[in-house]
Amino acid sequence: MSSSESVKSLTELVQQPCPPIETSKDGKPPEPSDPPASDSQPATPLPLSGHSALSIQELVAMSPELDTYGITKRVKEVLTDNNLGQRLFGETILGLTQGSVSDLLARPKPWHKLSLKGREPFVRMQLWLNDPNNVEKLMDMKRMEKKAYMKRRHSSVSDSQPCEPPSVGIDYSQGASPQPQHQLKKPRVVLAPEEKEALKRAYQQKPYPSPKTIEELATQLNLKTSTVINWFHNYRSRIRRELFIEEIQAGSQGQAGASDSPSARSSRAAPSSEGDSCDGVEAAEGPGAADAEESGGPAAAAKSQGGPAEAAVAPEEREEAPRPAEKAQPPPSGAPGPADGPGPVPNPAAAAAAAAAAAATPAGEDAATSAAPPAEGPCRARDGAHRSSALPSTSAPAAARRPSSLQSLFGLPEAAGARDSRDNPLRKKKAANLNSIIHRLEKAASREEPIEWEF
DNA sequence: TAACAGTCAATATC
DNA sequence: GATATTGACTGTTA
Repeated sequence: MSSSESVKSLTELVQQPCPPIETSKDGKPPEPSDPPASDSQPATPLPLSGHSALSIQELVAMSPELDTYGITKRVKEVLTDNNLGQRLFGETILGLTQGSVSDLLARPKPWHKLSLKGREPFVRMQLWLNDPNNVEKLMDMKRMEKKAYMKRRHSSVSDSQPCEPPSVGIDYSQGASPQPQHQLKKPRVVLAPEEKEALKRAYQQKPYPSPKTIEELATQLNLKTSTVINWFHNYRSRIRRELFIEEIQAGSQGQAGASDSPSARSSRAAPSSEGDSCDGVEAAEGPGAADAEESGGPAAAAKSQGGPAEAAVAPEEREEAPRPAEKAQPPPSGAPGPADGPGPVPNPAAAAAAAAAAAATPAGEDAATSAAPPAEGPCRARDGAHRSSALPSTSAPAAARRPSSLQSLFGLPEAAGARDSRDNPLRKKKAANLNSIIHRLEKAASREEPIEWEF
């Protein structure tokens, strides 16, 4: 299918009022009237069902760069203005649970940091925003749900079926297997504040602790190693997301102020530098950073904490994770350095745990580490570069090729693409390079004569 | 294979 | 009751 064709059908799709969001109460997403053409992906609830053969995945792939922050902002507005809940929205429109929706709305990742799958909810949101009847439909859903609930409640009261779980409306329990035993469920681990504190301290010293360190931490805190591992994974990724938000917010503020305040600068640079500052040198180190603790851990931290964010750092996080910003602005009298800092003093075990983490650090990597952060940012850029280059075809180039049509399709006057190219000279350069490559390819194709490539 | 992205779902908080 | 937080899990990636 030619791109113009698909765009056309997409446009129609988006413009036509969404088919009734048949959120079947059984929790199963409404099956598209015609099965998604040969799409291996499992069907997900999609208010677009019933449209052409285009699956959400295709839409995502064709989508221009979306302003995830702006989208979530608008969605939040619409939801609150109309008193619509996240649960309803999530289950009906996105096919996600309430918690995921909350998280997504509160901390959207920038488009270029998202995998195809991660982009999906944003495309859905955008489409939903574009649907003139979006609120109405959701309201209807709400009413229906309420009705069903009342009905059920009424009947269960009269029938006195005691064991009926009060799950409202949707039972989207996977499969219909009669819950064998809720006893089988593992109780949720809840970390005590001191444990968290200890882990944070350990993180400050070594964002990528070695198995040995993890083991020690787990022992000292009396946790399972898997818990400690999970905690580090979660913490790293959540801190990273916090940073994105900070950057975005700083960016939007900075824009107002126009000039070159550090924050404005950094935020402007951020998205682009994600890709660029790493080009070359840093990139070479790449993933090795994962082991970086062995070779000077902080680098690893920087990798994920991200350099470019410099000025845009959450105050809270600022004291928690080592990051470049601190380098630029050395804390007065070593303040933030958690390890040495006057922060809350964890309980002995926790303190010991943190100490253990520190101790496990190879030579010279002491608490100062956190005060002398790491190797900077480029790394985060690495990540960004990485991903953005992994998926560019879906964003920049695609948009470049048919910007207007796709953007109008998604109704995106403010699509981030424009901002990006404006912000990022390097990206421009790359785009230019790409264009030139394409141009030469085209030429080659038409001429069929050998060409000397130099990229 | 480790790190990660994305998500669920239990729990906490408002 | 709605929303936010967070430990755990699954699948993907390099």
